[in-house]
Amino acid sequence: METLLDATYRTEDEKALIQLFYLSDTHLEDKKLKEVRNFEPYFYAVPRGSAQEFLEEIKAAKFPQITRLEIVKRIELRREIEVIRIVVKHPSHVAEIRERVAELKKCEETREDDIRFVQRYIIDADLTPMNGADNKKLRIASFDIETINERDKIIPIIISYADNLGLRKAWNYKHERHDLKFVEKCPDEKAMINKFIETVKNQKIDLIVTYNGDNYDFPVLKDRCKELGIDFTLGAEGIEIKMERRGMDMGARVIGRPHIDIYPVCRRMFSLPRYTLEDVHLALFDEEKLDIEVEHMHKWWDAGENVDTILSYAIADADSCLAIALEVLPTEYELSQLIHQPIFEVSRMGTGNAIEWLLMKMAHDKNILVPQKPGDTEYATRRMESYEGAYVVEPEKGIHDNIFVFDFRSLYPSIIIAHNIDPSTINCDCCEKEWHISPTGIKFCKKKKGLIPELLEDILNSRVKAKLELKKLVAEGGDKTKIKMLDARQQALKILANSAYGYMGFSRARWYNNDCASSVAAWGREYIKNTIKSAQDEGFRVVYGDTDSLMMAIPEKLTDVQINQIKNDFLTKINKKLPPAMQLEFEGFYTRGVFVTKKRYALISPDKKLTVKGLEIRRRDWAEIAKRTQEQVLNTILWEKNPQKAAEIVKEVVNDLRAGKVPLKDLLIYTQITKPLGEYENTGPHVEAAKKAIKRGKMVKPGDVIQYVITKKGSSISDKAEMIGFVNENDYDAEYYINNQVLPAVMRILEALGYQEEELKGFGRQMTLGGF
DNA sequence: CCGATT
DNA sequence: AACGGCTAATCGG
Repeated sequence: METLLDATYRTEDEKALIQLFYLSDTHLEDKKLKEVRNFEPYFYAVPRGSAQEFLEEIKAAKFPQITRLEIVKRIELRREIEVIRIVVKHPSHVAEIRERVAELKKCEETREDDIRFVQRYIIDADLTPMNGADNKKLRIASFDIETINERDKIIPIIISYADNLGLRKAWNYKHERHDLKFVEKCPDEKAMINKFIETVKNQKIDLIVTYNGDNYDFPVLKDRCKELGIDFTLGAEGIEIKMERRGMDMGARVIGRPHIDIYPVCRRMFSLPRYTLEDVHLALFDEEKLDIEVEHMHKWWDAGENVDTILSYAIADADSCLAIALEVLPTEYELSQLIHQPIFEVSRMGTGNAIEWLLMKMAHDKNILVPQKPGDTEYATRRMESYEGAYVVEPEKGIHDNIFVFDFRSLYPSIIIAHNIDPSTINCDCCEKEWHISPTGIKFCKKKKGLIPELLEDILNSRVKAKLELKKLVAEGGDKTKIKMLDARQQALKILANSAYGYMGFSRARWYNNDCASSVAAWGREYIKNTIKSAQDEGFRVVYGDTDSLMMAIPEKLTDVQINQIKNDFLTKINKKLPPAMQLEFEGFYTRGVFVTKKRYALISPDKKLTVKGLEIRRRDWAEIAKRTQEQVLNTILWEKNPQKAAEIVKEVVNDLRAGKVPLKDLLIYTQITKPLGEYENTGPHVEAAKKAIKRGKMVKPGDVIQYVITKKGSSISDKAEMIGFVNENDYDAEYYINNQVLPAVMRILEALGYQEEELKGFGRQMTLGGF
């Protein structure tokens, strides 16, 4: 099995030469290179009227870039039509002449003219990148740089490196450390960077991984290489690292030896309040990673203080990055195979794009014409079209015991399959009066499957298969790498299945269709409402429900046998009324739960696990001190049913805050800057904090997450907000943190338990238990 | 105090 | 550069 790592093309004799980089299984050679010369760039043009006449018109225009014209049959909204396939000499010619062709009289529109050449080739040649890839076969190296600022320049002082062959290095050019084996002192910065480049090549690395290398490590190194006269070639010989624009961001492309930045991968794969390397490491391995105050690095490094700590921190970054990569990469290998695109692109792709590539591949295989991406006007129109979304039940506020949670497995994907929801199946003429009619009145064909339902069926079937294999392999105690790959596959398939609905409602989607998206949501509301109704008709008390789930509480004490009985009876009753593609499942049984508002609740399971949704604990725009206190109160209430003790906890926190004992890191609030600062009509604390920081020389741009503290000086809250780095310990406004952070978070829980606001106010001011 | 903004 | 629903804090008239 050959594993395609990367693909690119270069121009030779004015023609494209495609270069495919394959893994060398034995690693006797670095990579196997295959070259393809005979793939020609092309696009389509749809005739207005006769195809033959249109062909003549194009011919007559005598575009020098065109080498061949042919009339071919393609499918458009289930109908076969004749279109012109326009073959050009060089990939750049597509963009050059598509508009000129579109301007011709007999041209309706051009199609598939915005698909990049190499990606087009991979689809047409039916290649499967990363086929058979796993962590064992691939050589994976991570690196990270530590830097200091010197006269407006960012200078790397350490490059740390770790690979899955066991090599670990921290190169620098200042300090020798014979007792730290991984440390190596180079003569100067140039030698250090060269050492790194050499090592990657000598180790015959297949994948380079970084944490935010796209936006930091690579740009910095590239700059330094330019200044120091170093040939920054890490991959294929003679090809320098390219910074590719990807929307707003950059991607650092190492041709032939793909660079995967795992920061965007982690952002997509995990739901965390923050995504620093330390946060992700903690979330994944439940272990703290060595961290230091980067601000002191320069001083320490120059003075020769804490050098061991700095070097250990540097290597810990590389180690951690590699460890995280080994966890997340398998899903990327699988996604790369599933959507038939190189891992470089896939790892930086949103789910909407991933689904789109999959659809494009399927469309090509079925001779279906790919819809165009919307232009600016079309996009603006789509943005205006809105539709009603999911149904959320107002919860029965307060504490409930014995909670049964049910949910629909893949609700939206199964609705799409069950009702054949696809842009091409709307208002078909083959199903007169026999359509699937959505609650919003849209008619979908019952006879011929649409592309998206078919894709989803494939995805769900593959997932069932992967999960079965996985179960079998785990039971047999099979190979760990294989188990990981199967798990990664089912994970990747789940991601894809769940994004199809959002994709149809995504304004930039090729297969966008508002009627489809709104019908899916409408059917979703109908199914969950009907299920809730059935539960109530059975005499159950539905305490909450959201989109695809419902929770019912049974106050009486229940044995395990009874729990099982209730669950099975209910599932059987509901499921026999549902279409075959749809199924209600038992998500779990919970001992107790507290419900605050829609989307905000906490549950404890019989095995003592706490599940919290929507409450402050889960949000980064609340200070750690408020979140931690809320969690402690929740635990005390749910497990011990002891509000007195909860009050004691709060009292202690308030005292600590007033005594100035709480460290700044527990008081930080994180809020993202979403647009240029001048565009804010309403300048919240984060905006004001950012503005002040800019005046003192800090850089802030849209997308940055501002970390700020509310200090003592100033009148409004915004006045008092300062970015971390401009605040001293102890300089915080204790009353703000008490009244605007800790107490609201805690009171939300207590109020839900029925304590009146008046009682709580007294509780807030005096911190006594009088009210209870 | 309340709607708008985030 | 997936969707909409929803809560809550803060600003600012």
